[in-house]
Amino acid sequence: MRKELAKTYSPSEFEERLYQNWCDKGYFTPDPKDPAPAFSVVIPPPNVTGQLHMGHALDETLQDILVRRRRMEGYNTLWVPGTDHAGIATQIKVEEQLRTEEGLTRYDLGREKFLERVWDWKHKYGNRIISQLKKLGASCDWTRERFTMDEGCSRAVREVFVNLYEKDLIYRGNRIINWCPHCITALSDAEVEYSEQEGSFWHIKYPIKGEDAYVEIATTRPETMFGDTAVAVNPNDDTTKHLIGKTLILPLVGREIPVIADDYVEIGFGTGCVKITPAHDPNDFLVGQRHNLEQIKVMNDDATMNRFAGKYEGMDRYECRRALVEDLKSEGYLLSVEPHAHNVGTCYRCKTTVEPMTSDQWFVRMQPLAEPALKAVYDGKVRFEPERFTKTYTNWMENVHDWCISRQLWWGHRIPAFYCDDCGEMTVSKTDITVCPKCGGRVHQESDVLDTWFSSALWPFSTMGWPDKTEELEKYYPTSVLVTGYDIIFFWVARMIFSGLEHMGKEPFSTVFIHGLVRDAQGRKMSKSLGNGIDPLEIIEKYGADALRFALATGNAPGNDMRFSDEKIEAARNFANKLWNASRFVLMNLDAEDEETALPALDELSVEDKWILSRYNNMVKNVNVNMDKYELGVALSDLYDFTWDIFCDWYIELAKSRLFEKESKGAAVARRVLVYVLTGILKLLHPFMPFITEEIYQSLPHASESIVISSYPKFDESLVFPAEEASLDRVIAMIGAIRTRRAEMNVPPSRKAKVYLVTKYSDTFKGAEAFMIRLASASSVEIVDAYEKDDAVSIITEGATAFIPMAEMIDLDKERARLSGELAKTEGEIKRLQGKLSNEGFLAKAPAAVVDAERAKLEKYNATREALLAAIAKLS
RNA sequence: GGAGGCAUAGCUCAGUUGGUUAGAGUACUUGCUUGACAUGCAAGGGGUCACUGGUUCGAGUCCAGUUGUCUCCACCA
Repeated sequence: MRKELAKTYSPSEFEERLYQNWCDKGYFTPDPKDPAPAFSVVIPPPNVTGQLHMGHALDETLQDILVRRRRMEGYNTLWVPGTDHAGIATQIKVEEQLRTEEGLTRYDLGREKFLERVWDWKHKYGNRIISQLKKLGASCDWTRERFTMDEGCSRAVREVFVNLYEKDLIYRGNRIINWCPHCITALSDAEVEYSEQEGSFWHIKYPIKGEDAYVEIATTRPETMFGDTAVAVNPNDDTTKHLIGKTLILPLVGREIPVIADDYVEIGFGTGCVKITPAHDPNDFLVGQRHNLEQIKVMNDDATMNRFAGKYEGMDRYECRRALVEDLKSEGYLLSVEPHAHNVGTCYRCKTTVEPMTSDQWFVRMQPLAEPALKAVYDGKVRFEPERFTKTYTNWMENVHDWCISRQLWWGHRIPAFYCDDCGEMTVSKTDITVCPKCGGRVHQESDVLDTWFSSALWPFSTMGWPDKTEELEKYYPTSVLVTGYDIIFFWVARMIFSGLEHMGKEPFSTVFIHGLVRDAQGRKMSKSLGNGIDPLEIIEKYGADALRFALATGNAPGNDMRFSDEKIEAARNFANKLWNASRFVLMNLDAEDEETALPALDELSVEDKWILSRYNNMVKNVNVNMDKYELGVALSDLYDFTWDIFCDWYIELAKSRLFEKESKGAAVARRVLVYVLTGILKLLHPFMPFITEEIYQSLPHASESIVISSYPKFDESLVFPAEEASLDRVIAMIGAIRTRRAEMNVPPSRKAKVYLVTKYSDTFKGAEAFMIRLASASSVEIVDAYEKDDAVSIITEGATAFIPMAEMIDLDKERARLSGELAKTEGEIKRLQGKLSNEGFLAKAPAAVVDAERAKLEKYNATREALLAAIAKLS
């Protein structure tokens, strides 16, 4: 017995049940031994303690669309899910909780106890985002779910670390890095966000030793003065040349510093004299190296001043700045202050202003890794979609600096370096060691952990069991496509590419499909602080996951940001409802014994059947072409238009004429065509809207156990019927014209009218009486050779004229005016086309098909013109 | 300073290698309890495709420039 669909579309009644069933049946769990070609994707792992937001929803929806289509096409399809330990973000959260609930810091607990708490947290909240992904319908293989800090991924991290270290691609060194005084850790360049802030330029006197003169120095960060170890001038600057070699006295501090020459200083900019603070500025650091200057670090890890700041020791950097400026002023060293807007680096996690400072950290030597990573992209081995993001990647990779990978956190992969307490020897090892291999002394492990992105860089192969040689790696690496937002090209995509090349010898994916950001209805970025985030789960609850997915997949071009609005989600839900009801209609008309899913024989098909099959097949072709090009939005809009405007608005309406003769042969044929086309629609729509399509599929006669593993529609040329298509299009044009005319004349639909048709396509219209009666409010349709009386409205389309006697409603003058208007328009078109067709350049250079099309058009307009002239003549 | 995006209907956006009279959703106007759907049906109004120039038989689409706007990267103290 066929299952009835509920009267109204209520997704919450079936989404969960269907998802559970898909998982139970193992549809998402592929067998690597299956010889079908592989299609594999790894999820950009969301933060383990995070919650699903619209960005995820978009990202997962796009992946699921690609994955589900390939699965239906018969690929051996794997989508690896998992989560990221998100070092800083997670640690901050747990510390926050610790502080608010227990008034403790992580130091109170100690490393081990604190990590236990983080794991507790992970176990408590780590599943939240996973279950949210399931609600969205993501067809991930949950049996292969991974976590960046699970045993396997951690092993991969260590393997990679040691390999790189042994190749001298990882080194430890004292370099200038970005320091977050709030998170108390080093950051990589990529983790610093710049934001413009209002600041000041302080102009300070630096007295010249032994002279009654001074040098004017401008700075935006006066508190770094305590770390100045030189003042630099450009050697070719005549105005400052005389200062080179002289000694200056740091105001208030009294320390002596030299004036050095370095062409880093720009001639003509400012005073031409630059204070050099090697320990607190990246450029100064380089100058310092060139001149062998001392590095004086003046701050502690929390950005309070240290002993080098003298009496300011212990003050916060900004407190010190205020006090110092006051003192400089009162001592007469402050020349002037001017307001100055400048870009300040901030921590991407906590937004605290970062402090550039020298520090002992671990780095990845980037240049040797960047070269092959660039080559892979230049050679097209890795392709960005849309193409323009290639440049984002190459620009960054071409200018990349060494990557600071050590973090002074506790939550993360602890760096596998061991220091001997006795001889000081450092040993980097894949396995933990307790004694020094050199002297046998006791060792202790490096306390720093690795940048979170170090482990996510390995995701495409660490999740597949590397460094072991697994059958997953064999089958599914490299992955097919990576789907992610443009905002993490540097953080993640770039690093995966060089990591894959370095450790696997192969790029991790061939295509990077980039999408934009989901913004709010006003176009603002969704953010916690603005409170304008839209919770995808609320949307799912209210409208269903399918509507959410539809709204996210439609109406925007790849790589562009999109706005999310009520309007959009409602439109999506309405479409789902439309599909639901169209399906209900089909189901209502089916008999219990209708189980056939194939089409009837071609000679049983009516004109409208052939018409819809033609249209359907052309749509299938377009959808496939666009899906292949990652134009998912275009593909979906083709589907939308076909479903609503062609299938529902026309074919179903046309089919009613036969369907309502329930026992007729024609009804049986119509039912099967309806089932065939509807099933095709459902399959094509399934990657976008998995739930509703499955629910309906299960109610219809169906060939496969589930739509998830049913076959994806392919273009079938044998089901394209151009003649029937053209024929029914003429009928549709006439129905449309009659409707328009009646609406203009305010004739209510209830008032049926006789229609007399004069047409050279009498065969076409002979079979169409029923359609016109049903859809154009005709009471009868008669095909006549001519209609002589002048009591009728004439409705002219290409190839046919309809006369509808409605004497009392016709104002002859208005009718004449209307027809003349149409005539003018038609003649305008004719003139335009004639012009084009008499243009020799056009005839000579345009493709023949285009010229022919224009000619055919002209012919049609000419025919229409004749008919209009005849109608006007009759009225006068 | 460098790179890129965007500019099309009141609003939000599509428009795929240049080729019908430039589309959709939404809003608006009018009429409809039409044997699936008012989350609907039918009809309609609404656009100088930012501006200027160029290439071409033909430009919303390609090129150059201008203006506006957003983003990313770098960063001069």
